[in-house]
Order: sequence, then C-alpha cells, then structure tokens
Amino acid sequence: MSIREVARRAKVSIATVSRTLNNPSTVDFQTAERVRKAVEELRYFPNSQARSLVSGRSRILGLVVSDITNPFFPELVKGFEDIAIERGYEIMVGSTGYRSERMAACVRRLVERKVEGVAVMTSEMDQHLIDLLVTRKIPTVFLDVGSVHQFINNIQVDYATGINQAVEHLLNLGHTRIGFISGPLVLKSANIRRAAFLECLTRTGILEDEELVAEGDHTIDGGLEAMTRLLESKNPPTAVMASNDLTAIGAMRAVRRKGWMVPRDVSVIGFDDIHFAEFVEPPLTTIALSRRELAEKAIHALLQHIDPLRRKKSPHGAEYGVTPTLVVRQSTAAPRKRRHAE
Amino acid sequence: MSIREVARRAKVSIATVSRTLNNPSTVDFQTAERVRKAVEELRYFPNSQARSLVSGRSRILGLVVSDITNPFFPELVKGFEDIAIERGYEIMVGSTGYRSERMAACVRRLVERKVEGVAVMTSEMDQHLIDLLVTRKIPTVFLDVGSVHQFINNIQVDYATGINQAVEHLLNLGHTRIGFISGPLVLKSANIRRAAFLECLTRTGILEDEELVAEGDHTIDGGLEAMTRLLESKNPPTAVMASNDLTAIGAMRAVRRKGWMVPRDVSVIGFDDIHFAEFVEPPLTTIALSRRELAEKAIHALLQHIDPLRRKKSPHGAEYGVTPTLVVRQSTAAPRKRRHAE
DNA sequence: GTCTACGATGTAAACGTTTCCAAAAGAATA
DNA sequence: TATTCTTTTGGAAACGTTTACATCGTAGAC
Repeated sequence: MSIREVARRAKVSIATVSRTLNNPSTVDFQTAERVRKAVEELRYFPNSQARSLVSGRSRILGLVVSDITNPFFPELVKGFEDIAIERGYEIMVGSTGYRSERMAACVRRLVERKVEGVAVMTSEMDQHLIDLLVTRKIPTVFLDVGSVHQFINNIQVDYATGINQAVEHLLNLGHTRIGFISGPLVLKSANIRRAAFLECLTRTGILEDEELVAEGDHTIDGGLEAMTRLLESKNPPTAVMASNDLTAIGAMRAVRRKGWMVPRDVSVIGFDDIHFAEFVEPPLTTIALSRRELAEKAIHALLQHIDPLRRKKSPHGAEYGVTPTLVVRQSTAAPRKRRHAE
Repeated sequence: MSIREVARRAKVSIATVSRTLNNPSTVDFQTAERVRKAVEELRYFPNSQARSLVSGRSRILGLVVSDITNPFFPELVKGFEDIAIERGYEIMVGSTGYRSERMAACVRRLVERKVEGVAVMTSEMDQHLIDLLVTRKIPTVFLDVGSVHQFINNIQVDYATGINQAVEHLLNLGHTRIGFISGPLVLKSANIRRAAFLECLTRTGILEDEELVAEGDHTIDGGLEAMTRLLESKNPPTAVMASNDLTAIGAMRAVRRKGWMVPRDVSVIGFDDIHFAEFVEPPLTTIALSRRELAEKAIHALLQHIDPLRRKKSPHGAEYGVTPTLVVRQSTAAPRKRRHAE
C-alpha cells in the first residue's frame, strides 16, 4: 500500500524507493530494478497528496469557465487537458455559471487544493478574488479582461484583425448596411467584443445607424429575438455580424422565420467557429477563435511562472495575443436588391 | 499561512483551531469566535492535501468520459459537478479519447489522487483497470457496460422503452420501412444501442431488410455517409432512426443533399436529445436521455458506498435504471407516396 | 599504505493537518 | 469535603511522502 511496503519487499530503505521513483540516476541500477519489481508486484501507486504536501507542488492547474455547456468551452477544456497532461499536470475545472458566488467558491476550492496556476477563461473576476490568488503567488492568466501584473497574465484576442477581415469580406460582396448583434452588455467580455465591432464598422464608415445594432445574450434564442427586432426596421441590414456563433445561428433562424433566406436576403457572420458552425444550414461564415491556441497560450503563460518560481526568480506577468481569422462558408453572399421592407 | 499561525494569533493550540473548523460544537463559543476572527484576518485556507492525507478522505470524485467535445458530455459534466459540489465533493474529469492507454493513464491519475469514487461514463474498461479500482475498494459506477459487483454499480439505460415509443410514433404516422444507423460497432456501447434498436424493430415485424441498417460512427459526417448509402438502395426507408443525435443530424444533411426534404420525404429520429437537437432545421425528433438524471444516479450510487464505508459496512454494488423518452419535434411526419428511388 | 572523493544507501526531519489521549478546571453528586 | 463527571483545552502521534544530512564502502591519487 505505501512506500514502506515496497521498501521492505525490495529490502531497501524508503528513501531509496523514493529516489528510484523520482531520480533513478542516483541509485544503483540493480537496486533500482529490484525496487521497480517490487512496485510492480505490489501494484504500488504513490499517494500524490503526501507527495505534494512535502514537495509543495500539487501539479494541478485550475481552469475556470463560465459554463461548460456553452459549446465554446468543451474544446478549450479538451485542449487544456491534453496539454496539461503532456506537461505532467492535471487540471481541475470549475464552472461559475456567471454567478459571482460560484466563482468565489470555485477559486476557494482551487486555492485549498493548492493549484499551481489558474486560467480564468470567463468574464471578469472580483478584485478580492484576484488578490487572494496574487497574495498566494498563484500565477493566473485571464482572457481579455486581465490587467498584467506580477503573477497576472492576459491573453488578448486581436478582435480588430478578425473583424476587419469579415467587414472587408462583406464590403467586397457589396454590402453597405451591416448590422451587429452583441452579447449581454452586463458582461465585460461582451462589451469588449461589441466595442471592437463598432469601432471597426464606424472606421470603415459603414455604421451610422443606431438601428443596426441590437443586444443579444450569446444564446440562440437571444440571437433570434435580436435579429427579429433588426428585421422589423424599415430598412433592415443586408448583412449582420454576431458576437458569437450561437447568436448568429439564432439570427439565421429569425431570417428564415420571416420567410427570407440566408444568404440570399441577409448574410450572417458569426464569431468563435464552434464545431457546429460547420454543420448548420447554411454552413456559417464565422471568425474563428482557436480554442486550442488559447489553451496553449494559457498553459504556456502559467508554466512560465511555475518553473522559474522554483528557481526563486518569478517573472512578471505578460500579455499574449491570439488572432482570430475569418472562415468563409455559405452564410454570406452578395446582397440582393430590395425595394422595401416587405 | 498554516494552522499554526492561526493558533498563535488566537492564542490557542492547533488542535483547537482544527476543532473550530471541523467540529465547532466541541469548543467554547468565545474561543471559537476568537479562532474564526484569526482565520478571517489571516485569510487562512486549510490545505486540503494535508487534510486528506491524515483523514484518508480526499473528497474528490472522478469522472471519466470519452470526449468532452462530444455534445453529449458537457451537460453530464455540468450535472455531475453541480451535484458533487452540493454534497461537498469536487470532481476530476478525464477524457479518454476512446484510447485505452489514455483510459489507463486517467485511472492511474485518479487512483493516485485518491478519489473516493469513479464514474465511468464511456465505453467499456479493461478488466485490469477495474481490478485496480476494486482492490483499492474504490466505488465505481458504469454506464450500460458494468457488471454489478462489490464496489461496482451500473446504470442501465432502458433503451427498449424509449425506442418503442419512437417506433410506435413512426408506425402511427404510417411508416413501414424504418431504417437504423448505428454507432461504430467496435464500441460495446454502440452495439448495445444497436441491439436494442434491432430487437425492437424486428419484434414489431418492421425490419426484415438488411439494407435498412447501416453503420455510422456517432459523428455528423458518419451519419451523412451512412444515410447516403441507405438512400442509394432501390427502395430506401421512409424513416430512419439513429444511434445518436449527431448521426441523425448528418442523416438529415444527406437527405437534403439528395434534394429531398425532412420530414416530407424521410423522417429522422435521433437519440440523446443534445441541446442542439432543438435548434437544427427542422428541429429534431429524438429520444431524450437525461444527463442530469444520469449524473444524479451516478453520484447517488457512489455516495451510497462512501458514507457507509466509514461505518465499516460497505454495501454491495447496485443496478440503477434510467428511462429515455421520446421528444417529438419536426423531423418526423407521415410518409409520402413514392414510386421509385428517383 | 594513507588520504580524498565519490557513489550508494540509510536515518530522520520536515510538510499541515486530524484525532486520540491526557490534563485541568469546574460542576454536580454523594 | 471528597469524589466523580463534564467541558474545554493542549500535547503528540499519526498520515505517506521528499530530501538534507550522515554513513559507509570502495576506488583513485599521491
């Protein structure tokens, strides 16, 4: 059961067993073999709690997401898990459900489990929770909403580039009335995306009309409602961009409900490129944000702190960038002449 | 940082601090208050590794899934997490990616972390891994593929009931040629579903034709391919049931590609009722398998073992049941007369 | 042949808790 | 007043590791 029994069976001390497991080069080959044999025979597995208690390293990374049920996240979790395992870490996932007390409970659990780093891939976090992590010197990486600091990293999505590609795509097709459906504006992250969209649309002189932007809630139903409102205006947009793919899918439904067709009557562009985007009808043109890349950057950022920490010189947090790119599918096309809102 | 500092600040022994945290009734109210104040001021969080090392209870439950990216799982994970947290446990999720060496690594990690129970919600597990868990007296619950044993529980999905409902629904609509697209037959779980479908179809005298059943792989593309094959036969089915929703969605695409329409030319029924089923075009009629219920049953089964274990009388494993039910949406309708395969 | 250095091993002290046991101090009983 | 029982507290041993330090050969250098 414990290292002691392995030691007894291999006729060595527990120290030698430990060394065989962690630092085989420091023990005689013959002895090591004997130990390994004993380990095998007893089916001994080291107790990681004891291990990390004494070594101070839990080898766990925390991942905080808002809602695993949101199709954006599973791929992120998967990437995170794959890479973490590869690097010898485990992950502990927590969903906040957008509720701040769940977020607090989640952080508390991570701290108690002595995670060596936390990736917060959801909307902002209360300052006192951040302090909690910082005072414990736990490296943290945020998505979009973090301000770089000691132990605090941030991954900044370069919205402008992706959105510009999309707008250009629409302009080339001949669109001039381009609408936008945002996420819920209570969320800082939704505001960031909204600001990026509007900034780009106004810069190209496209968006003059207040009527062309609506608020959704990052769900299909929200997108449907928002788009319905947009379509009710006297002069509806000929193309609409959405803050995420679910919203875009909802928007497409709204178009269809009105008896119009995508992309014939309205072009639709999403954001994220969730797996399903490829499989809706018509396949959704969208701005792809690679979850794999997000996961890679996040873990890289965390590890950057962890190893040097052992060497007593922990670097300052850093800013990382991820650039989304347009994926053209079939939900966009040249606009059709319309006389009126029929 | 540690309990010792709290003790010093509250001018008590560490034993008293521990008692205040775990068993407040055994310590004087005034003292307890003093301790709580110190805990608060120092922002002390107990170290769960030390805690579980000595108490022998990790308060972690393991959840093994095949692929978090498969839309069936996120809801399961969510339910599992919610309920576990509620009961004072954490969860540790592992994806196997259908690869047995990943499964082994996953189990190993769970064992090393001393999880108090494991839910294996994926296809079968090698016997030696099961033995690993059993000899360590770690309660386990399987989905469909487990054989009840000491410490081993199983949740049996009552496929017959759900499938019967679906077949009856199709019969009532007037269908007589009903096809079926299975999952990958290398997976035991896919075989179980397939057997249940075929058994039901042959019982009602519906399925005589080998040509009406095809093998998919539980993905959209697999469903598309399989359905395409089915549609190529001289006398294609007027309705098709699929082993899961992704397959059904793929099947619908195949129908559309052929220039036919769902449900006008072919009715389609899925299985699982993933969240997206409601949002495809047309909304998918499917046999709903509640992930929430699965999670509840799984945790219930595990907890059943864990608490009594402390009281030295651990019950034998048990069999639990979950009954899926038909959800009628718009992918099914009465068959249209057809002369030929056009 | 002695000295030094090094490689292989063991001993024991941590790590931060929980919990058993004993002690102390009243309170209740005889 | 002496005894017993509570209630509250502290001391110390465990839990299963890692790791600094000590020990002991043995080989190479002189």
